Amino acid sequence: MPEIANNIPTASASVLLVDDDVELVTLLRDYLASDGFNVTVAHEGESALRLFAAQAPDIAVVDVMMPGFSGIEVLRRIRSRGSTPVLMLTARGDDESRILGLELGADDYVAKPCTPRELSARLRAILRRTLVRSTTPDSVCIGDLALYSAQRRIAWAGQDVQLTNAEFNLLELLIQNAGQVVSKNLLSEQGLGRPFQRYDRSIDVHLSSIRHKLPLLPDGRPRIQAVLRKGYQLLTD
Amino acid sequence: MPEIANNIPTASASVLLVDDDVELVTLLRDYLASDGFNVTVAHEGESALRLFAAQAPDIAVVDVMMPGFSGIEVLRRIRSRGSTPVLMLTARGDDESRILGLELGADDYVAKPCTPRELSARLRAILRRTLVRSTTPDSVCIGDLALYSAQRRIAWAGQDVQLTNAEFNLLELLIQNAGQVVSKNLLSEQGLGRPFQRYDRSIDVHLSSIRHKLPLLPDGRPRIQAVLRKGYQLLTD
DNA sequence: CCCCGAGTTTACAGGGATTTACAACACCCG
DNA sequence: CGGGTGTTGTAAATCCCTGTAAACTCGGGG
Repeated sequence: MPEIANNIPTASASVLLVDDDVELVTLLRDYLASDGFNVTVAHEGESALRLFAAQAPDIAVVDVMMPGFSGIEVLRRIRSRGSTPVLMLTARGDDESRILGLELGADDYVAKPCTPRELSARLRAILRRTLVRSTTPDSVCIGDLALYSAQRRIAWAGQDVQLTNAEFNLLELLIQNAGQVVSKNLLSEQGLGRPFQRYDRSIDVHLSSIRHKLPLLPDGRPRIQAVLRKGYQLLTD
Repeated sequence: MPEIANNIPTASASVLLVDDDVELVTLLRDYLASDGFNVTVAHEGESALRLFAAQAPDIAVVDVMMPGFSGIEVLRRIRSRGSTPVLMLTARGDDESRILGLELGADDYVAKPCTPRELSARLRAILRRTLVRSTTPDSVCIGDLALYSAQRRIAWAGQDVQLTNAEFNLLELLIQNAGQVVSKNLLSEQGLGRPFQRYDRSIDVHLSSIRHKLPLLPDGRPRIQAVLRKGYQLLTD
């Protein structure tokens, strides 16, 4: 057994993955996701920058060669609005781009084709040195409801609410977005770890049980509300 | 080290260059020297480490393949005595060494043959970002749990916890990501040194033993929690 | 050659998670 | 209004993941 146990922090860091090769992206996304990363993908520069602005990922992975405006351009623009680390993907042997990228402030590059495993290792290497523990609060309170993520615990008026694993995941998401509608899609992906499919009723079933474990609102309605065709919402008082 | 600004050569940073290929070393040394680096060279591991100890360079460049003890070994020993950044030189396509090296904490990789210009650019890129790198702490504490990575030791309230090798690796990962979910994938790769496969139960078994070696949380739950389909999480109190 | 310890694999139990089924709704039309 | 269609609530059945003890494997001593 090799004792490879150097410190690798950051499970669940978010990654924005930009490449026009759909197949490759899918492969990488799946692997990174299974490795604990939170992955968003884009296939060209335009949407990449929009997603970047919207999601503020912890790190971006950008292909140098893309239709529309190039990876170098994406890099430049990301750089112009902050210090989010960027890893560039280059064609093997394309020394010019690599050097240019590095000089423009890319934090690393990986030659394609690369193994998902290598990409993951490098992302962690970069995050290890750049990520200053992002500000995840110890607790979030919504009225009398308190969420302690690091303890995997949720309490109502100081009393622990007894939740199963999936129930906790889902309620956590609702609390983190309290008052807003959370799509089934998101609930499924973040909470159950798989894409949502049309006839999948798991979420409804779980939310039904959670509903029974939370006290009703003053007006007698349950605290968790289905929003037809849109998702679910945690009501605040 | 002086200068922090982007793209500006780090004047007079010192580099230790280790490679058995005398010709290549000469070429690189001259180029790096003309680029403002202060270069020392060694042709095998033994003298490399001696020079490293004597000169405390700002950065080391080490060939993976060398007679005597290998570059990986040199990397390991440099790592064991501090956090000086290390850039590894590998044969093109030697993915295994690259990944192994990254996991052991190499800061970067360059495939041989490389242009002196590229090497120089990468050295500067590393130096630029390591200027602000936080040094790895001697110990990490999560409540009463203390991790001493360099000593391969974990203690609970001052008492050593008796752990086997694999158990230590896994618990170390959980502590370094305390409060976050760590995927089985990561645990397997970093902790056991092999990719995770679907029906592999080793991790579950190891974590089960660890669980029994740690005291319970105040609320009676075990400190290590499975998160369905995602991985495991060390709960904080 | 046997024993020992660590790691892995196997086996099985129990409890969640998911699926199924059906009733109750909401919404969209004419 | 009143089907028709699609969605949600929930109990019940089924499935599958994790916890854990125990068997197995493999190297190193003695």
